[in-house]
Amino acid sequence: MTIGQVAKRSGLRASAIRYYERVGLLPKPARSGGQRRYDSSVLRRLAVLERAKNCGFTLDEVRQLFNDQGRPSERWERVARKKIVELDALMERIRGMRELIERRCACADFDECGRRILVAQASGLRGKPEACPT
Amino acid sequence: MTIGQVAKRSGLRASAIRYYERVGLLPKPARSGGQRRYDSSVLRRLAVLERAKNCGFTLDEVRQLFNDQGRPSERWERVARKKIVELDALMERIRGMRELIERRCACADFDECGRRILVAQASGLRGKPEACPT
DNA sequence: TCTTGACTTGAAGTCGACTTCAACCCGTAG
DNA sequence: CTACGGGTTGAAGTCGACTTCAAGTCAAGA
Repeated sequence: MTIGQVAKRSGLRASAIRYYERVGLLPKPARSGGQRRYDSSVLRRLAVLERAKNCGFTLDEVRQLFNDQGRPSERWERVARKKIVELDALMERIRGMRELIERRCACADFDECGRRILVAQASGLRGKPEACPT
Repeated sequence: MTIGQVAKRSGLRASAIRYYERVGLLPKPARSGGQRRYDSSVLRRLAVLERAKNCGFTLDEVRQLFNDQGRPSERWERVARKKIVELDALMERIRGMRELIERRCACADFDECGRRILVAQASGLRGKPEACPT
């Protein structure tokens, strides 16, 4: 397959496939007349890559998955455990944002809001005071 | 106050304060000998800005909050509603990632994983098959 | 006077994951 | 022969929210 055909079959752009090769996520393919020629294994590799991205892994983490030492399942386990911790922290942050957004105040303007926020911070109230969201 | 003092009291870097001014989030302050001189209202404005950032708003959204038409509470309401939808979508995506990560397979290597992923995609199984995570 | 420290500016750099661009090459169909 | 639709490369651009840098200004203290 040429790169264009791989692109079509994988749903990726050719530029992305070249990029993955550059950063060491894909092995360098054979060439024919200067052009890349792929066998079907690249499609499986790209499928795993996509799956990993859908799991929230960065390309750097995917590289560890593909290229590090040890059994594949061990590598996956290590990277996955770390990622789950990250995702949980992220969820927590987002939950916090939602909570913060949903608080309402009766401030006339943003200056008053600012004043209340500063007062709340100064008094160290960390609970759920009637601090200004706006 | 000089910019350095505002930085110290707000916990921000002077460079960030200058940046906020450049992008229209802070009004241009008075000058004395070429230097910016702030009154305390800037601290309240920065407090609101920080709060908004903690709510997940982009600087662009904060600008709408500060500079758009209508009552402050209306502006807040409009931007907040949009953001909540975004945050909920983000939560959903993260939940999906977690779920995907926690699936396990018995594949010998990533090539086998790729094959299974492709088969699962081809058969259009969208449920929760024994598709390979690794 | 000289130094120090804080400030000034515009331009450029950072991070991640790509995309876009310009300029070129290659094989085939008409 | 030439046009066309691929492919190739390295360099630069994109997005957001800043930071960093170089070179210069300013006021106060020794």
